Amino acid sequence: MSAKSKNLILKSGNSHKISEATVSRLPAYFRALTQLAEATQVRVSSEELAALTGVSSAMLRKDLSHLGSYGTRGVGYEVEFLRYQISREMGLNNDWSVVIVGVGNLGRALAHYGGFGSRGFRVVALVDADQTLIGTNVKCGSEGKTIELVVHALSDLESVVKKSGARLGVVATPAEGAQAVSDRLVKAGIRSILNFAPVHLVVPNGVDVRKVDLASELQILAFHEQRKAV
Amino acid sequence: MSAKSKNLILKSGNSHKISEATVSRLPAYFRALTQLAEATQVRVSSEELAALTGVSSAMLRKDLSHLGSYGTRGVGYEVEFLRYQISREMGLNNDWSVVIVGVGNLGRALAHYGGFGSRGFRVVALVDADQTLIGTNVKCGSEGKTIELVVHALSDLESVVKKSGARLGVVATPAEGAQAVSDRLVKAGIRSILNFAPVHLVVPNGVDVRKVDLASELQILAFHEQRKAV
DNA sequence: GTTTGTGAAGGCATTCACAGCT
DNA sequence: AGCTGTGAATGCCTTCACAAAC
Repeated sequence: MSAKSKNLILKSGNSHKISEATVSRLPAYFRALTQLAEATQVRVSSEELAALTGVSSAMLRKDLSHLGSYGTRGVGYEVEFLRYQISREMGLNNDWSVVIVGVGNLGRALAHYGGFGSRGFRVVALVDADQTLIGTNVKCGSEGKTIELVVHALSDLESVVKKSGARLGVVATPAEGAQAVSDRLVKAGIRSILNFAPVHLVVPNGVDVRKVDLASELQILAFHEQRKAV
Repeated sequence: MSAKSKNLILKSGNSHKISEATVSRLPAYFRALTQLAEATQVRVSSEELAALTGVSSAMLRKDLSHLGSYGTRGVGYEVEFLRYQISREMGLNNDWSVVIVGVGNLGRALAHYGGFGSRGFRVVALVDADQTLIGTNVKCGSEGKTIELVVHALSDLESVVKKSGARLGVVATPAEGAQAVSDRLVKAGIRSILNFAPVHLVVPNGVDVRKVDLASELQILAFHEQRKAV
């Protein structure tokens, strides 16, 4: 996808550990590079890309150095080439199918969320326990392709996961049901869960959980805000 | 609020730094303690509370030791007392007023979100740029008290912030408008911002921003998921 | 001259392991 | 005997600073 015939080091055994801290920043780099590419900018320095993503230039360079030596000294990085390398490293070329459990306000917001579809994530199934929701249609995706998905019954969770081929599960249920939902997602073969319920999910080894806790974020802000008052 | 006449060390100059890592875990401890209190459990060990929140018992004890010496050796912690100390430390006794900018799916989901109201956060104002939304009513809060809020025009942002007395701002706009919204929130006096837009916000010193990036979370999961495939 | 890539240094967070209370 | 609180040790992440490459 890019530039001069740069030495295509597709080192297949590319599994020397990338630290978790670095992984957590790659999406931000990827997004900034996408913006730059859309603005048809060809090259970018570590300084500039760092400013766009809110990290120091030294940290950015160290992060990127873990992926490979994709820059040119004295020049910078080529936007398209670096963007492609990051997308490859993060598996954004694959299409990732997502099942959302819990179609309340949050679940629905996630289903509509444009940021997913545009980055290789596709919501392929919706599940809820509420009898009045089951069987209804919900719009998924935003810009361009919006499809409608039927809300499936919680009791069909396992078969829905298997039929849809989802590999990523989103838990957007109330706290009470979250652990049970998680257990069943795991039983159905899901090994990566994004949890919005305000509880700590216990899962077997080999299963990843990331937690997003909206109220906690506000609490952390409030803590600092409180300290600011003179 | 609690138990025996424990020596009430209300050390007013209680500003010896608590590390950011510890602060980020306090909300989880608080939530677990709330659950235990509702289940009328009186005491809890570091081991048990740690299991509920997904940290090691040693880390939990070190975290709590930064707040003070609120446990009893050989016994454990008293649930209500510890809960109160954490809530005080985090400023959850105050009422925190929140303004949400961007009343799309996500903004609306946040407005409805029950977890806010129940922890001292109150959504007091909604702002959006969309002419078709301005002037309409949106339900806020969930269990029990749901109120309706009028959506205000983006051009009224500053006056809305000042009238409502909001100290916390939530940016739930598309990426394009987020920086401008942030600038205006800061100008209106807001010094703590929760940002859901997928951009890095640049703010003056003294202003805190926390970022929640839904697509990034999925990308991070996908990264690990990719590595699992045998 | 400019900017990357990277050892080395420094700082921060977590775990260990046990002294100190109850 | 049991559990907390905490110095010491470990490990991880970030920053520094400069050699290497253009």
